Parts: sequence; C-alpha cells; structure tokens
Amino acid sequence: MTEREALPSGGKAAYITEEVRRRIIEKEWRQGERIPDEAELAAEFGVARATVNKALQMLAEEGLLDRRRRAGTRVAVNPVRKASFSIPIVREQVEAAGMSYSHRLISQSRSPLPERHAARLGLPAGEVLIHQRAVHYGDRRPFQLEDRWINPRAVPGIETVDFHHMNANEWLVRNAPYLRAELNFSACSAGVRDARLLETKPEQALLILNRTTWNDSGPITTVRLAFHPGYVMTATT
Amino acid sequence: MTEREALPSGGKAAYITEEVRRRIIEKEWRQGERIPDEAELAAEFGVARATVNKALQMLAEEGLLDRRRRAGTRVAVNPVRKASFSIPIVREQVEAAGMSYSHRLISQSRSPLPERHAARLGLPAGEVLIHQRAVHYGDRRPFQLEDRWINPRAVPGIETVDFHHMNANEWLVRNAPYLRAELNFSACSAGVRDARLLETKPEQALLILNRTTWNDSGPITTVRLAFHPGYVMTATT
DNA sequence: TAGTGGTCTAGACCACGGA
DNA sequence: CCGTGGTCTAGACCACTAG
Repeated sequence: MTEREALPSGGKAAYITEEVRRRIIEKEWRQGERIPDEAELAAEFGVARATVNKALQMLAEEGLLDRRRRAGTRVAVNPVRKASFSIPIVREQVEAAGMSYSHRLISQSRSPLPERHAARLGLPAGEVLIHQRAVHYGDRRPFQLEDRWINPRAVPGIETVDFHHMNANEWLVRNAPYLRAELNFSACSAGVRDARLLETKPEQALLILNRTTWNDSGPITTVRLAFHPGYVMTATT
Repeated sequence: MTEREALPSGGKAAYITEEVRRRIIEKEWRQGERIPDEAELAAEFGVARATVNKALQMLAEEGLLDRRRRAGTRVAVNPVRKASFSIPIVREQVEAAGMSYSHRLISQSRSPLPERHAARLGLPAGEVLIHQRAVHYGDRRPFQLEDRWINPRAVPGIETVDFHHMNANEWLVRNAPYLRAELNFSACSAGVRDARLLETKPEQALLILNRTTWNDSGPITTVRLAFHPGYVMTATT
C-alpha cells in the first residue's frame, strides 16, 4: 500500500477491513477466489499479522470471507449475510417512540404446561409453571399483547414479585440473565380474545414473536408477543 | 485463579468469556457493578491483558457488559441482547428442508418507481427500475412470493440476465454484494392476487419480510417477500 | 491529569487439514 | 507433511473521560 487514501475513521484493522470489503465489492477479488494470505497482506499494508487477522476475522463473521487453515482465505461464493436486531425492553421501545408507557396484567396463575409449549421448553407437559397474560400500552393504546410462561425453578424469587407494577419482561431481563435464546417470527390472524385486548378487529393479521430463553439450569421463560397491527420490526446489516 | 476447572473447550479467551458470563449469571457480579479492570483479571487468570481484552469485548458486543475508558467495565443494567439470523438463498432454504426447489417468474418489466418505495430506496419516484414478481416453490407448492424492484444503475449487466432460469435472489447475491441492508418484518392479510399465487385463501395472515440493500453507488434492490402461511422464521442468541 | 480501555507490534507456538 | 489461520504474549503507545 502506498498511502492511506481515505480518512482512516478507525484504526488500522478497520482500514484494512474497509479496503478488503471494497476489493470484494468492486470485484477486484472475485467470488471463490483465494486472496493473499495474512503474511502477505501484513506486508502490503505495513502492519503486524495480528492486525490483518483481526480485520479478516471480522469479514469472515460478516459472511464475506471463508477462511480455513491451510486452504487459505477465499471470497465467499454465496455470502450468507447475518442480520441482527436488538431485543429491547417493551417500556423502552414504547418510550423511544415518544409515547407514554403503561401496562396491565390480565391474568396470572400457576398452571400445568400445555403440550404445545412442552417440547419447545424441554419440560414435561403438565409441569406447573407461572402463566401470565398482559397488555403493554403506548399512550393508552394497545401496543403489544404478551402471553408468557415462566419456569419458577429457573428463577428463584419470582414468587414474591408483584407484576401489577413491574412488568415481567423488565424484571426477568434484570434478574434472570439467559445463556441462550430462540426467537421465532410468524404471522397469524387475531382471535377474538387477541382482537379485544389489542382493540382491533378479529381476523386482523398480527406479527407474532415467540421468544424462549434458557440458562444452565433449564428453560427460563417462553413468551408469545402479538404486536399491534401495522407494527414493523426492523433489523440491519 | 487456582486452576481451570472445566474443560477449556476453546482457548483462554473463550474460557475467560465463559467464566465472566457465569459470574454475571450467578450474580457474583451484580447489575451495574464495576468488575475488576483488565490488568487485574489478567493477573487473576494468568494471561496477557490482550487476552482479557478480547474476552471482555466479546461480552460487551453481546450486551452483557458496558465498557468505557477510564470508567472501567460494568455489568450491563438492562442487557440489550442482540439476536441474529442468516439470510439464506431461497433455493438453499427450500432444499435444506428436503424439498425440491423451483421458481416461476410471473412478470418482469421496466416501470416507474412508485411513491411508496421511493423514500425507502432514496431514489426519486418515477425513476425507471426493473420490476419483477416471482413465486418460489418447494415440492411444487408455493413457498414464497417475491415482489422485487432492482436498480439497474447499481447492477451493471443485469439487463442481459434471463431470470426465467436463474432467480434474482441468487444472481444478485453472487453479483451485487451490498454494503448495507435493512430488513423489516411485518404481517398483512393476503390480497386476492397474493392468495392466488400462494394458493391460499384471501385474508390469510402472511409473514412479510421487506429487504432493501445498498452499496456505495446507491440502492441495489428492494424486495417484499410474502411467506406461505405457517412459515416461521427463526433467529438465535 | 491519571486511570482505564483500545489498539498495535513482533514474535512465538499450536491446530487443522489440504496436498 | 507443512502452509495456513488461530491464538497467545509482553510490551508499548494512544484516546478518552471521570474525578
């Protein structure tokens, strides 16, 4: 490299990342083609190999490169790019939209786990969990409908929480960090009860997000979130 | 640290990541609390500071830690976790499910860009783009309905492609790497035409994914994907 | 201004797996 | 086997910002 053309805008690794990405996008390095190895790039850019390694690992995680020992680094043939989105606390989500947040606990009980949730959670059907239904509001209009099952054995202390004032989402985020989570997006037509709670009409199409979390002592909670019609969830990259 | 208890299962950085995560989850280090600085942890674990740095940066990206110069590293108060999912090529997605893939190009034309897409793309309404509608099938049953606008100025060479044999998704992935993408999930009721093409009934709730991609010469493509009823999109962590 | 994380380096050794 | 990426180290300097 003769000289850094653009403003670095970051460190050397960031510069190398951008430059390599540019070469891929501009087709200087073509799909499936092997690119110079770390030592060569280190020499070209005048940096240590560790710096090149960091840059290339970022691009590999991003899906633009395939790296294998001995085989070298190649431009990915079918770049399987990853998108990510953050999972915000409902209250913050509502307040970020400039609305005032409130929520209402519709029901809470200890109930045997229905079959349809048992497999997902990895618990036997019939095991007694805490079952909650709640609605989250923005400016008094329904924003999200929540149907949640909580495994009390994974969350000691939950029995004593009053969820009329603290919503379960927030309490769990702060008190039950998870190791693994799974999210499922789907769509379904609002049932009669869903429609009433969301103050919309039955058969309305709803975006559904199912989220289940685990830690090393087993499943923590599974929740079905039904969003108000028109809600759009955004992810980037 | 006296000794590594568990099987390392990775390098030292991976071990430190797991151990710190464990201390957070087990509440040895509480929310908002400051944890020892990198030098101290390096001494505790008997590793170089760079190794601790790498481990803590992973946890910070994951959202479990807040790190600031001079202020040190703290356990995040509201862990905003990120979930990610990969954006597969439709054909691979279908074949991964054990079905045989086929697709059908419904229409292709050069059309002025409607107002509703103009803002999203950052192009003036009325600019002439390529407009395509296609259906992707798994075992001859409709899997996904695609409504796509392509900016030919961002993708030289696209005019000569015959999309009856190559689907646009695949061609673009291989020939038009993007710098930035935006994804929007929503739900809507199937219109008459959607229902016919997806071989389902009108008013059926559909999961909709809008994806728009850009590179440094502007927007590349925006596409609305309507999935067959019952389809579930999964993301993890 | 001093303490903390951010980054880089030159070198080393190791693990994987293609040739 | 042996070239490649994966990881670690000891040290250095820098950038930010809290006190």
